[in-house]
Amino acid sequence: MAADELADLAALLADRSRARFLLALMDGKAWTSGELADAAGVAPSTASEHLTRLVHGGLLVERRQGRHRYVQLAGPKQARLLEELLGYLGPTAPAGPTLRASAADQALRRGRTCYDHLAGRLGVAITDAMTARGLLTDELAITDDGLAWLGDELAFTPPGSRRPIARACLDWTERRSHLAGTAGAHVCACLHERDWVRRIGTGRAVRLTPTGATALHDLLGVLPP
Amino acid sequence: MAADELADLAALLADRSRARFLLALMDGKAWTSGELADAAGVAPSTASEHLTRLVHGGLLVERRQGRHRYVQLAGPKQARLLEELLGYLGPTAPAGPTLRASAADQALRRGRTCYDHLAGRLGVAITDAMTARGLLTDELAITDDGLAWLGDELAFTPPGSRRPIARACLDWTERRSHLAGTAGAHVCACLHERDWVRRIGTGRAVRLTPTGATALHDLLGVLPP
DNA sequence: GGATCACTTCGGCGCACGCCGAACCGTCGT
DNA sequence: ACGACGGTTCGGCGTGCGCCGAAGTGATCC
Repeated sequence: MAADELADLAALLADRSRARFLLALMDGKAWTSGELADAAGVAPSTASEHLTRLVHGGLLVERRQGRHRYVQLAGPKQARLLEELLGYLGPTAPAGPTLRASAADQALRRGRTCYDHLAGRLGVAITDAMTARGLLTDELAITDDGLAWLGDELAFTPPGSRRPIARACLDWTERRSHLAGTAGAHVCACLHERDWVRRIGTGRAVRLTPTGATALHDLLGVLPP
Repeated sequence: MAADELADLAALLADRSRARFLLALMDGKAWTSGELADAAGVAPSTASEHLTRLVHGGLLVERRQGRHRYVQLAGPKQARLLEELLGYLGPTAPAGPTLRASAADQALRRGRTCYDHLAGRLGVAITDAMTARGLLTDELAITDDGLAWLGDELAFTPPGSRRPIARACLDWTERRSHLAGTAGAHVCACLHERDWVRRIGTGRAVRLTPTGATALHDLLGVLPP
């Protein structure tokens, strides 16, 4: 029965702590069990049990290394699933109660990574600019011009994998689509490599560097937000 | 916290009976509380409680009519959510254990409604034919030719709503995309109206009528499966 | 008006699950 | 070799939830 599988999958997500784990893991990085326990505010033992469930359920993969257990989203398919769920829930309330939380929130809304590509206002701005220049269609499929542009400007060569080159990912703060897929991942990686964007602290939030701001303006006409 | 909302939403789906309800409701029709209780194999009292939860959670809408309580998927957004979840789960095992279940299964795989459009081999065949004729792009976006064709052949005028005209819906038996969105809904309604397809019994399964088979062959070159 | 029917509410049962702290096990630093 | 540390396992507690049957409420049919 397909219903039973659906219920089992949903049960995996139907817990506040596990949901917090998954949201944290949306940055695509590997986290240790202890880090996640802290992030969700539960005891290490509790976190350990949750992680075994998530790994068994196929949502996460783990890598034991010394005395650490690193876990990570199992792949783009799982990331996409979470994106869809978050997209359904829609935009979240804009401000937190404490000043510190609010500042972190603002940073996340300005720009962040979403699994392996850029999201937030920065991600949306880049996507819009690419669409405006005819590099993407309105449905965020890649055009021939876009493919050529990616190759010329960002040294992108499409891999022969099953994963789509360009794909729309619904942003849960902006409620706007932004570029995902291998092209989205490449843009994100490339901007990091050229030091046009930098991680803020250890989280998912990123900020544009001054060189990055001018470079993106020259390249795509993106104006600073 | 967004994680809490995610967990709450997932909890709504994380029950075998409720999942069965939702899958049954994927045909887009309104079901009574009793029908759903039978379909899921639970007592009427149990079904009633589940339905109140699903309605409160926003997944279903209800309409009281005399002594009946009709429930229905709340809208395309909710249907799409379920599609995505089922798409993640992937194709299901092809055969049931009993003969009767297997026959019903075969009928569903051959052709069925998926919320408001056609799915199964029939839905995929129509979509493929439209793509081959340039009416849809490979990503299942509508082309100008497609828009003209829909207007000429099926008297379709695009509504000014926010809902996309054409959209890909991943088929959980065929593991192939087929046409959804307002265009998909129109095709489905139109084929029913012209008696080219007919419901089999009371479920979601549909079959092509002989006139429908020849008509679809003439119109799109679709060959009978 | 009385019987029937669809559905709901309530009480109660049992199970599954989330959580923790304590004990334990490897790994790493010194 | 020792202690500190990250992670896991286990026992136990409380709770939430799915389920049913019995009783109750309206609507419908004759």
